[in-house]
Amino acid sequence: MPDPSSPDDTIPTLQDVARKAGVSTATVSRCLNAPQQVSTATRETVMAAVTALGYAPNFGARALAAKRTNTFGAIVPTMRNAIFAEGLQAFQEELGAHGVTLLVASSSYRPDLEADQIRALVARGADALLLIGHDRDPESYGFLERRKVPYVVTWAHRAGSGRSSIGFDNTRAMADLTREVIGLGHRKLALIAGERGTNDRARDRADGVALAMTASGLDPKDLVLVEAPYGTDAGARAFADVMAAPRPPTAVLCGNDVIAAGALSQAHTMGLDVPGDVSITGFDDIELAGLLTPGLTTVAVPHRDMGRGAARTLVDLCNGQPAGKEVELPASITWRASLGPAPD
Amino acid sequence: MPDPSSPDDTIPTLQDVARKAGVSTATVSRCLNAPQQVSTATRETVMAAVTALGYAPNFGARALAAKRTNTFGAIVPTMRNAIFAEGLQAFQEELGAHGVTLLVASSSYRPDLEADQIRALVARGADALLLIGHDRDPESYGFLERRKVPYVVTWAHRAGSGRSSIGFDNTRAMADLTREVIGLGHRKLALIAGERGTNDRARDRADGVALAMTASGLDPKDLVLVEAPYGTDAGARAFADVMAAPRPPTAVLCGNDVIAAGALSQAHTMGLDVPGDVSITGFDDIELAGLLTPGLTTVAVPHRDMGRGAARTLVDLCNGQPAGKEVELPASITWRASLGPAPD
DNA sequence: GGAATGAATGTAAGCGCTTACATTTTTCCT
DNA sequence: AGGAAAAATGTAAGCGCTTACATTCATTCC
Repeated sequence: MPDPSSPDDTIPTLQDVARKAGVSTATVSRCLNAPQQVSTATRETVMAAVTALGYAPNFGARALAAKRTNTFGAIVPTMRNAIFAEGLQAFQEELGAHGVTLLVASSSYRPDLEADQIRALVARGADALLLIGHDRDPESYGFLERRKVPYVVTWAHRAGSGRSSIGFDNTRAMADLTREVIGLGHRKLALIAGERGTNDRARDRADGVALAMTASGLDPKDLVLVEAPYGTDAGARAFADVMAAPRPPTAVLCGNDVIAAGALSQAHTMGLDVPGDVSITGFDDIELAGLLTPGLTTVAVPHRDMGRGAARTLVDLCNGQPAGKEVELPASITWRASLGPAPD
Repeated sequence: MPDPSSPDDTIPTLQDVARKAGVSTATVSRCLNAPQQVSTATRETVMAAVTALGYAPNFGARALAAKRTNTFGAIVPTMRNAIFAEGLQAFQEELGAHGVTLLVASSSYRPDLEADQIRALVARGADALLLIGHDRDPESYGFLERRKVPYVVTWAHRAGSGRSSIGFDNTRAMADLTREVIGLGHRKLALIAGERGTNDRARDRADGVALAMTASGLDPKDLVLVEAPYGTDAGARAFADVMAAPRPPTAVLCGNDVIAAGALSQAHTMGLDVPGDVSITGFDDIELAGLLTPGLTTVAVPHRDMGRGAARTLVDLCNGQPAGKEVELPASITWRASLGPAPD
């Protein structure tokens, strides 16, 4: 008597289903991919066989034969904090509505790793890719062009890049914020920037600060600029450094909210009142920004719109629309308590 | 004159590399997968051809032929906050050390979606799976057994489950914390639990509170228990509800740090002093807990140890080790300022 | 009633790769 | 130098699926 608990020890294939339903593999395949081409009667027989056998198509084989996977990939610099979480979520939701699955990889802000991930995702059959920022080895772009894999660059806007992109103007957003800071009487500013060498957003944001200073008659040379990896610890350390100066700044702008959270925490540790003694601002407006005390004044970026727009762009590109459309979305300032007037 | 900018319009295959290098496809394949089997000279020729052509292996074809992908999958309830981020990071790092790639999917805390994701990841060729918690449709377990896909259950320990697992005792951890709370004189407790219906961790933690109350001579019936989805908004709302009672609790235990962050934020809004008027505790000890004001007293769970251990377990399982090993890791309490003595 | 039409199904050729097995080349003894 | 063992390489059979094309069968129309 056979063991009833293991109905059939092997993984069922299309072949098995076809045999069981008494049809050809082609018919089974059609039942699964283009049901309207199959008569109702056969379809029912086949589907019955499918469920009876617990059949699930082999993705690799399908991809190999069909040359598409209905899978898009996204490569984000980090998944350790929420910076990209909201945008990704929206991206995924929109993709889901189009029957597309999302694969996510993270590059840890390392260009070399990102290049690997691009290849890995493409090798895995990603039909299209979401990328963060414009900065990357031309070879990576070349690779994607050669393989004709559509991609969209997000989180940044660079007019005339020639690449499909959807993002906001990091420079302008940071300049806007800086203008407000200066408008509150701050003259001695510091910026804890992200690592500009490999990160165009960090670079753009730093440029924004300089731009606004110049526009307001301040000398950008007077900006105290330090770089820190995007992390609270690094943010805290950088803040401590900046404030250790003989004549410390009255406002510390941070390259993102995570750095700002670290800075704020360090301010508490140092017994500094924010914004009484020093103002702190962030960038990104992630949920964290509103949970801190005081709440972080920060740049609200269009997370969800970027995610959703990127998804639509990619779907369009896969349907043969020409690449190169550059969408610029607005960013705004979210006012909370961490930014106040400069102390006298 | 041919266009030099598009060297060859098609995607190079193993075949192409073999032709260019003047060897057989088998040799190329070996160069890529078992270099030590190939003589140095040929290897160099082949690798040169690989780079010259910009060859990248087709993952689907490889999976199809080799019947394994060196890819593991993880399905987490959410990626919107950092609850699982730290553990996943450690998981990924350890996998990387073993040459395994990680694919992540999120189920949004929905059992039906999780079941889909399990099938999707397996169809995509995941060699093994990391799962969070024990609760899920037996059919999902059946599916994995049938396909012989190794998996490990994490974030929870259930003795005698018969499944490979690595986690901590949610009940005991929450009981430990509750005991401390009671020890500080709190008699009127509230718990904002996660949704217990589909979440064994939430259920276990709630049990832990009841257990500790009984052990301390309190009647668990007196516990004010509300459920909330894991989110700050929901946490804030639940906290407001709980505190609206005629005789509000002096300590509000939260099912996780995110709920607690919402509760704390709501306390600020309501002008309540924490812990002067009411104590608040969290669970998970994510980075956020230390950034809030006051810092959150919470249960520190072994994020990284679980992630790393899960990776090792899975690698072992893939190498034929028998399943069923249950590892229990300790959790501890991280003391910060949000928990204080009960007000008189 | 029979030809023309169209719907439903089947046949079979790959998709790009791995690997068991066969063959050739090199190495190292005696 | 001769030959056995070891190392390097080649041959070719699939892996599970899709799809162009061929075939069969039921309609429809004159």
